[in-house]
Amino acid sequence: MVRVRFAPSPTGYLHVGGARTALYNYLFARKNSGKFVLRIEDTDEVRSTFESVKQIISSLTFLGIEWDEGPFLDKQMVNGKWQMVIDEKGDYGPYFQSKRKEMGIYEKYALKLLKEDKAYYCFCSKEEIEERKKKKSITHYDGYCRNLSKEEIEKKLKEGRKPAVRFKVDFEKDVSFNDLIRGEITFNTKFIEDFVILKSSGYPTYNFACVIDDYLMKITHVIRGDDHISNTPRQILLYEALGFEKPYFAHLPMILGEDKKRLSKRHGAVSIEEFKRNGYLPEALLNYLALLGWGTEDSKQIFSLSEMIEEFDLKRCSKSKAVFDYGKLIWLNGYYIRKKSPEEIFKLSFDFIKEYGIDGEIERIKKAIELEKEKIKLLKDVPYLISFFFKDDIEIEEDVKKKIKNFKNVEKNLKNLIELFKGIDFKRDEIERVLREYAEKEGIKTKEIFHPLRFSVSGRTKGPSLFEMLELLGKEKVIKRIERFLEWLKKQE
RNA sequence: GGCCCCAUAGUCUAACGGACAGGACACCGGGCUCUCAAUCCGGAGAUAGGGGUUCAACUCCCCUUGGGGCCA
Repeated sequence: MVRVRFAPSPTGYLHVGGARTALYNYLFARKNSGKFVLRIEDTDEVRSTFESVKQIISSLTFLGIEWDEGPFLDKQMVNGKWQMVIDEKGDYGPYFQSKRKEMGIYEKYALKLLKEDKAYYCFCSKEEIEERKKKKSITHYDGYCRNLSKEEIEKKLKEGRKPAVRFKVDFEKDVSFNDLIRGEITFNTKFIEDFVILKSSGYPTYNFACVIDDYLMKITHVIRGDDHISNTPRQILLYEALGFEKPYFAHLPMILGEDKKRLSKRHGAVSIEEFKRNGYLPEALLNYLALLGWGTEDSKQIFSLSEMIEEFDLKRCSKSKAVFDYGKLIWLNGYYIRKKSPEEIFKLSFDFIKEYGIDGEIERIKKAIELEKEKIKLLKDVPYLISFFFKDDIEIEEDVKKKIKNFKNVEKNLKNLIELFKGIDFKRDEIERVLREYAEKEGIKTKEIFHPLRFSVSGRTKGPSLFEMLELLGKEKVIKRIERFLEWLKKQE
């Protein structure tokens, strides 16, 4: 049974890099009918927050990445009030390292290594270690406490000194593993110091907690960012010392910003929460993330979640790091928006519309969305695009002020059109018919009236198809807007 | 600094050691058209450099360069 996990540190929001790691783990689990575990690595006593746990969970949920075991956010009645609480599910919990630490899980294994002489107490302070490193000009811990006698250890413990526990690293031994994405990777232990597994505070270090939890949670494949490659030999040493069976490892390349540096806030949006706030669709995000570092032989671009599951293969993951391309993500987002019905887009963009202050009949809003649909890239664009339908004092945009000068007899034509409009059934086809007829009668190109009309009713040079737009606005509004436009025109002279 | 990883167009990527090095975003040109968009057609653009191995190298090996990561 394949078991994989996503193990974020709750020290902030869910980053796109983390989201991709979670996605690939999820895809791998589903593809292989395995289980996907969410584990919270909150052993950083100061930086971990509960807020962040909630944030990570809700971001994963937003994306539609589902896990089988771990913490879940549930609504519960607490003291007569509904509250969001964390509820854990699964047979290998708890799924918070802080809780596991309280249970003494890590301590137990540290003690085991201590007893077997595979680890030792270290009483050195940071300062002492630094000083010796400088003096001896070495880069690693010098093993000062490696050979303390029992008496010395007893004495220091009695003095109340809190030791860290260090792992004894065999000198000059090759440690290698077969990375599922990169192939064989070898390290020599002469470049690895006797690293700390249990801090003097009693908290486990990353490598130690990770190994113990992955083992106890029966994780079969460790799929994570390649920033952990250098941690892997240390972990392997631990697996071997503890007599644990090793999992397979697969290291995904990092995601970079345009400057080829690790993607960070400087480059733009990086948290899933932020993408959501800017009106990105989960399916676009997922599709983009899937393509960033993985691809099929036919270079297919559009994937639904189930297609990704179907076609995903670790072997086809890229080894090289990838630059995050916001442009391509936006294209995908527009693509998925175009696939949606006006009804769906309305629902999805409802908060943006409300926030913008658009007030109108729901049916008219949906119609307006339909007319502007293929221009929407982000959901947050929706309100601006449809806004002119719903306010009376529309703004005349700069482009209009410039372009209106290119047209002749604007005033005359618009006045005539008002009269024409008064007498017709204000429907799309009818509008088009009279406009074309008018142009022909006047011996002018249709553009001569189409553009000024568009300018006057929308205040914009860009917009939906003219006749549909006029119909949706309605005869009364159209006439009123043309009149106001004419007044504005007069003032320009 | 030490160790490790990586290297195909601006970007993401495809190519059992054997095609004109393929696709996508972006870009440029054109068609459609009432604008914008969407869409369709076309275009430019890449194997980092140098050595090998081989009849044959994007593909395998070595070096250089560049980028990134980890450890402090």
